[in-house]
Formats: sequence, C-alpha cells, structure tokens
Amino acid sequence: MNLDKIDLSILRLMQENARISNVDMAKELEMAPSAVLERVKKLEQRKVITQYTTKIDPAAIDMSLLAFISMKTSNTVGCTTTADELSKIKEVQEVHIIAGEDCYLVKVRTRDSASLMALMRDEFSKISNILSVRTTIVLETVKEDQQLIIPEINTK
Amino acid sequence: MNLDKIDLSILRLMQENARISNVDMAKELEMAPSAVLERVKKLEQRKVITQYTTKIDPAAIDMSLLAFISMKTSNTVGCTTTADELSKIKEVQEVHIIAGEDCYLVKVRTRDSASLMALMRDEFSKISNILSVRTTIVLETVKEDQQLIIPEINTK
DNA sequence: TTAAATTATGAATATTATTCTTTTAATAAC
DNA sequence: GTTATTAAAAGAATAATATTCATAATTTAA
Repeated sequence: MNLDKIDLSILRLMQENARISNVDMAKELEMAPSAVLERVKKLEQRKVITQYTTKIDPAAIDMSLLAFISMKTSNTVGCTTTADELSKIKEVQEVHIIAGEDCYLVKVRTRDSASLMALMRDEFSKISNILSVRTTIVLETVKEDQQLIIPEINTK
Repeated sequence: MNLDKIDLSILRLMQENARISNVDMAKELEMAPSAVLERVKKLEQRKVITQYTTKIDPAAIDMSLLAFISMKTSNTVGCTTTADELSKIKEVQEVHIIAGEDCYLVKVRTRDSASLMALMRDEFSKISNILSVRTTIVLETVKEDQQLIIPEINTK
C-alpha cells in the first residue's frame, strides 16, 4: 500500500469533489484519462477509497438533532460486541472506543429530542453491558466534515 | 424547500454512491435521465446537496490519530468567534457548540500524538478565550460515517 | 544491463451527460 | 368545472466522457 504523489493528488481532487470527471482530473494532472482511471480503480480495489458519498444538509430532510453519548460498559478490554451492536443502529453515525474513564463515544443523529428519547428507550436499552450513559446535546454545529489532510508526498 | 418522494429517493441513491450515473438513477426511478438531472441540479442549487465527497481510509494516508476535545471558553452565549477560529484549522473536522458544562466539542484528526501535541501548542494556544481543554484519544473507531436516515416521505 | 513487470499513451468504441423542444401534468384563477 | 399559467417530464439529438485495448515507455529488480 504505497501511494505516490499522483495517487495523493487524485485523492485530494476526489475528496473535494467525488463527481469530478476523469477528463478533468487528467487535465489537472497532465496525464491521459485512461491512466487516471486505472489509478482510481486501484485505489478502490485497495480500499484506500471506501465510498463516494453525498453530503446532505440535515435540516433539509428534518434530521437536525445531533448528540454525543458517552458510555461505560462492563466489557473486557478489546471486546467489541457492544460497539458492534451500537454500530448496527442506523441513527448511530459513529462509535469510538476511547481512552480514559468512559469506554465508548457514540455520535447519534435523529429528527428531534423525542426521537432521541425513543431511540434510547427502544434500542440502547436492549444492548447488553451498558453501565451508564451521559448524553450531550449539540446546540449548533459550526463545522462538520470528514476531509482528511492529504500529505504532499507519502511519509511511509 | 419541499422535497417530494422522488427527491428523497435521489438523495438516498446519491448518499450511498455519489458517482452513480444519471442513467442508472433514471432506471431505478423509472424516469427520463433529463428529468433526474434537472432535479439533481435543483438539489444542488437549493443547497440540499452540499458536497460530493470521497471517503478515504485514514490509515492509508497515515492520518490515524483521532481525538475529541472538550473546551470551556469565556465567550458569551451565541458568540462564535472561538468556534470560527477553530473551524479554520485543517486538522479540525468538527466544531460543535454543546449544552452542559463545557462549551465546545471539537473533533480533530492528525497523524500521531506528536502531531496532535504540536497542533495544540502551535494553533490552539493562539485562540482567544479558551479557559480549559480536555482531550480524549480514540483507541479504535468501530463505525464512522455521515449517512443520514432519509425519510420515505417528507414529514414537513 | 537486461528481463520482467508496471504504468502510461493514444485511438477507437461504448456509454453517459446535456440541451432543447414537445408533451404532459399540476396549480391556480375565474 | 374550465381555462390560463406554471412546472415538470419525456424524447431526440448532440456533445462530452468513460472505457477498452494494443502499443510504447518507464520503472524495478535480478
């Protein structure tokens, strides 16, 4: 898995705009479109690119409530069954195992606080080993993206 | 901003795969490609669709360290200057204003803990009004996406 | 240095995007 | 209810892009 300068440039262009055409990328990179296409396919095969996705304004589809939930569980270290169960829930966008006192940090998006309440009642309650939860409601999101900083040259 | 059944279906398809072709969407929706294209353009114009982006495996480009930082600031409620300054930092993926004791929840991605340290020393220190920070390191991410649940029919 | 493997090019073809006119459908006014 | 008005969809034509593949160039390693 060694990415060269060109691969990184492709990733940079596609991260910014997943719908950029091969022709446009080829122009930018001063290469033939076919060569670019081959590299993109390899990046997909090697799972460097995991998905092409569309960012949607949550308010436009009325899914504006965001919350972070810290959890303590009775799991032994390294056991991710609780995390796996959480991951299956559609409203759960992120599940992280964290260092420190709590065990999991979970990001959840629902329509409103009533839906969050329902989610906790109907879904979280069924999940085993949860000892305690602490829910933090987001009042306003100032920035939210997954954009990575892509290095100029591979550092590995 | 009223989205009908077809708009929501388009969003569902494009959220799953931003590079789906108009032709394929048209087949799926049993419509003419030109009609689908027009709707997509409108969704872009109305900023329902905010970006087409590519998900990249952070490990592949050696950007594996994820951390959440809780901050207290001396800002008055509603003043987002600190949040705006934080948002400008490339390593900062998310900035949320939260209810409760702390003020901000910030998600940061860097190469390693040394880079995080450098970021805090060089960038965060310059930002005004920060009273305290509490950094939580992510040991493992079990799930991470921005996928929204798109309703079948508009609820508004 | 040479052989093998990888990557890029360029041309041909297939597929898709895009535009525009016509038709249809939906909405509102009377 | 009928008709005017508007919005959306279809369909056809053209432009642009993706994709394939044979060949050439480059890189890698023996």
